[in-house]
Amino acid sequence: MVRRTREAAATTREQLLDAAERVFRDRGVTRTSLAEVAAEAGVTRGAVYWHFRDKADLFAAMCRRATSPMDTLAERASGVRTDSPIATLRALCVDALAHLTRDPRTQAVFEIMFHRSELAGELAGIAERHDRDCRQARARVESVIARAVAAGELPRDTHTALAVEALYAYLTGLMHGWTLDPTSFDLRACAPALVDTFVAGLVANPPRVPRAAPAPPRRDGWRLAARPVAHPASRQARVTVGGSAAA
Amino acid sequence: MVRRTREAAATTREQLLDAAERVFRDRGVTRTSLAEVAAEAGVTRGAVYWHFRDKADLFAAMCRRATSPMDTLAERASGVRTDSPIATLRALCVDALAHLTRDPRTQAVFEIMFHRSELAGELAGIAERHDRDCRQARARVESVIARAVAAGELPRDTHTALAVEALYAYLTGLMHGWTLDPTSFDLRACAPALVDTFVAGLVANPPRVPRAAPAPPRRDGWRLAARPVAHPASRQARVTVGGSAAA
DNA sequence: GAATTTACATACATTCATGAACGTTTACAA
DNA sequence: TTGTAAACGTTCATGAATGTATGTAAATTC
Repeated sequence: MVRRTREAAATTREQLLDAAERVFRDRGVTRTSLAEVAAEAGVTRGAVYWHFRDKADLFAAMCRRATSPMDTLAERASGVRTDSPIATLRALCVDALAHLTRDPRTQAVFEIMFHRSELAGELAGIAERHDRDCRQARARVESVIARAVAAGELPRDTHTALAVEALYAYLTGLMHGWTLDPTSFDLRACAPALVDTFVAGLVANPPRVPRAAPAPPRRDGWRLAARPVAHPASRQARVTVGGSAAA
Repeated sequence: MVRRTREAAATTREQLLDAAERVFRDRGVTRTSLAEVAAEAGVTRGAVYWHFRDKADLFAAMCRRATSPMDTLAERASGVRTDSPIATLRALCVDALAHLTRDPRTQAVFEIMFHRSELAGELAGIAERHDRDCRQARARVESVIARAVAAGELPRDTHTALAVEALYAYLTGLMHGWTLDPTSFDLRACAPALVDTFVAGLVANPPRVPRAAPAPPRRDGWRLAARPVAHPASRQARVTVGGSAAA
């Protein structure tokens, strides 16, 4: 084959991404050569180098194609206006987990991202970009949590940034473990119950912002003299959450 | 240098493991050659091949050295007898997170395991072994949760196996995210609050075992005719948790 | 319909990691 | 004290992956 039509070229590109998903999952990203990806797609390395600059570019394109539906989920959830933001949050989490269990492409790429790739060297730049996407998604979820606080579904002193970090870690951990071994537990069936357990924890006892921050400093500091204050600055820094401070 | 004393050889071995931690973290496991590890340790590849069969063997030894303290934590927690297993569980989780924030070796190796290694090819066998260790740790934690149920701290119909999976995912997710960027939030200071939130969820609304299992099957199945039952067997399998079924 | 560009295939030069072989010196056992 | 084996260092052959350079026939463009 030589010069093919525009649509045929687009098809070739998709087939290369499909092939990358299969080969990366089977052999790991770093271990697989572009020749293997090309062979799996039924073309030669020339086609790969035509559509993608190098392996990192191919990897990034593969990740984008698979993760965009998840990002859309968070985007929509942060947009809806409802009287129960907690219900929105719950639905978002359940939908995200359900989507993973239903879409084999998402499964493959998440398995690759979690267990079959190293965020170093060539992929370091990709990791930074992906990190920004994750921060954006977390910011969107935090807005939902903030609305839950405003609606009285969560306590006023809820540390929204930390709560997002916790929720994000929980979902990440579930996906991490399940992609490693989908037979370890039935994620599709258990997703609602798993999410409900965590949401119950958020409602019952969420992480709180430190008392000292909102109130004006008292002259007669509460139990201030009871313990030695070695490093007040570092102690203050300990309870801050990097980047997005709670409003 | 040539033939050295026994202790000197042991020192060389430790230095190789130390070097592996640094180089693997900086460049990723697959991308680093054993020559780089040797150079970082101040020896040649000959020394590496003397102490370890190949890169996978070196990687396994590095992981074992770093993860054994964590395993010991779970082992001890499953051994203690107290009137509040929930308190034991909480302490175990907080200790595990705190240990990660305090020990730089644990930090490095967990960062490598989470973000700088691919579980494929040469490391596939290592992954299987590591997977068994994790299952054992989870079984130990499940015994603690089962005692919490027996002590009345958790509902009788708590799905202990799923609860362990959830807790394990939460901790894994926290470590996964924090090792990727330790400045994203202050894990050391927030660990108690983060654990308390999840434990509160476990106490308030843990995952439950399906009603049908303990009770005898009803003739007039509840809403059974309301929806078509396509694959009753697979539906049953959906709510089971692989391997360790709840007692 | 000629010119140009596209969408690949093929060939090549370079680099680099691996594992094994081989050498060497010294700690240690007898 | 002498032989043996431990604890490395050094060398080599092999293979494989990368990026680039070049070839080429068909699809577009004008």
